[in-house]
Amino acid sequence: MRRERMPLPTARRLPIYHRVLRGLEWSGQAASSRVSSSLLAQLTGFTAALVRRDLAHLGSFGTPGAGYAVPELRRRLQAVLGLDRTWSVALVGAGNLGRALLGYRGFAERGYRIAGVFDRDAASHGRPVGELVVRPMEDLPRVVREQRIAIAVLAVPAAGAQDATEVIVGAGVRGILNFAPARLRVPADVHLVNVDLTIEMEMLAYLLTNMGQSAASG
Amino acid sequence: MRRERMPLPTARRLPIYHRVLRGLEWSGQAASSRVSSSLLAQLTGFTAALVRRDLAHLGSFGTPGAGYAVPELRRRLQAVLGLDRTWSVALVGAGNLGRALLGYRGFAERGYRIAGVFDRDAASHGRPVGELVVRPMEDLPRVVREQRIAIAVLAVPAAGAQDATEVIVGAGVRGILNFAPARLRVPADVHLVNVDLTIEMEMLAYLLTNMGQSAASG
DNA sequence: ATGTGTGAAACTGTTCACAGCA
DNA sequence: TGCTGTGAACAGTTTCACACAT
Repeated sequence: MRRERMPLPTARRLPIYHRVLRGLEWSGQAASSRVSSSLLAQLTGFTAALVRRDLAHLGSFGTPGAGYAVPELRRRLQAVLGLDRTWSVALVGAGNLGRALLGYRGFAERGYRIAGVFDRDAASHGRPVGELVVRPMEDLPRVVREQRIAIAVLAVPAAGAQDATEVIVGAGVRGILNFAPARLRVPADVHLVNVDLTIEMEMLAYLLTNMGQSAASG
Repeated sequence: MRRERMPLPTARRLPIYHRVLRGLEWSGQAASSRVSSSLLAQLTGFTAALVRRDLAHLGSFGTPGAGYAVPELRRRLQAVLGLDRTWSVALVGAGNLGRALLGYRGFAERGYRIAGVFDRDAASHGRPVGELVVRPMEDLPRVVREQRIAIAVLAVPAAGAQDATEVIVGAGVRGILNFAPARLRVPADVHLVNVDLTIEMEMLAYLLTNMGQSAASG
């Protein structure tokens, strides 16, 4: 079993394998109790060698000549990805994007429970969003403590993003999913994942402007 | 001036430099008419050497001893990123996420004009969203032609994503920004950028579960 | 003195190719 | 035979370090 640190690109692909395996299991007759690296390659768009290399990081699960056992592999991925627990999430920013994220089914389905919605703007306080109510930023530290919130989803305008980050980090949250188009400064022990819609869009415009052939990205 | 193809990671960073430079220009007194690679490094979170390597791909813009001229560099980035033209965009999927994207100011500010909203669901047809009205997928090819749409933003559930893609590609659109949690198959001449919210969230959960120290990603 | 541009080295991730197991 | 797991080759990026321009 691998004990070296897994490459980050590999970690990014694990959720994709997991999704594909769920699909196989769901549509799963007897025929799909095992998968080969080449079938996984076909379903994900990666190469077979890469699939084997990635899965080898999880330990030896494949049987030579037969492939990987679907349920076993899926369970292992689920465990590694922390998908068997429920994560409590704070949503910071109750604007357009924030409210859309709150309603996004994909999160709930994967065990992410939005346990509090916060906004700086006093006009929004008390307004109902989904089953929750928008609260002032000042309440965040207490709610984080009470609800054991581990992840914050940041969906505020760029101008207020760093301020909000200070509050989030100050409250002890160590994982931030940032949708604000801004480069945030966080301490080394805080994990930051940026999802920058404008960058992705500009990347696409760049590809269309400068590149004839495609080069899949993301 | 560089004539080799620019590395994709470099291309992803260009919008970030552009944003930082805009900030400098905006808050810009005389003092900020030039930037050094080390200041840009500080503002972006990259290393100074990387900044110089990236900017060298745009041609020789820096003056040794003095740094880079902010307005000149910003204009060059704007041109390379195709930001001085307006891009017409089709929004496919008028659900929660789609409507939030329609209202997202970041897109409009950067010259992305949503020229049509489409959805498979007949119940949504004719409903107003922003200044537009939801149309059936069948109208997409005609609107793409009439409005010279180059980019499609795909915000439909995973189950319908491939079908929608066929329509989009069939209509001649060669750039897709995909928000559906699905691996799309597209011809080689179509540029696909995936923004998968569930993958980013699971990535964060993985980092929190398995990694003590942070390693900035995105 | 300061800071760019860039060869060369270091590093990281992917692909190749095949030994070995079922 | 079919397919995994992996050493070795390869490819692509980033960092180092410094010659050189201002």
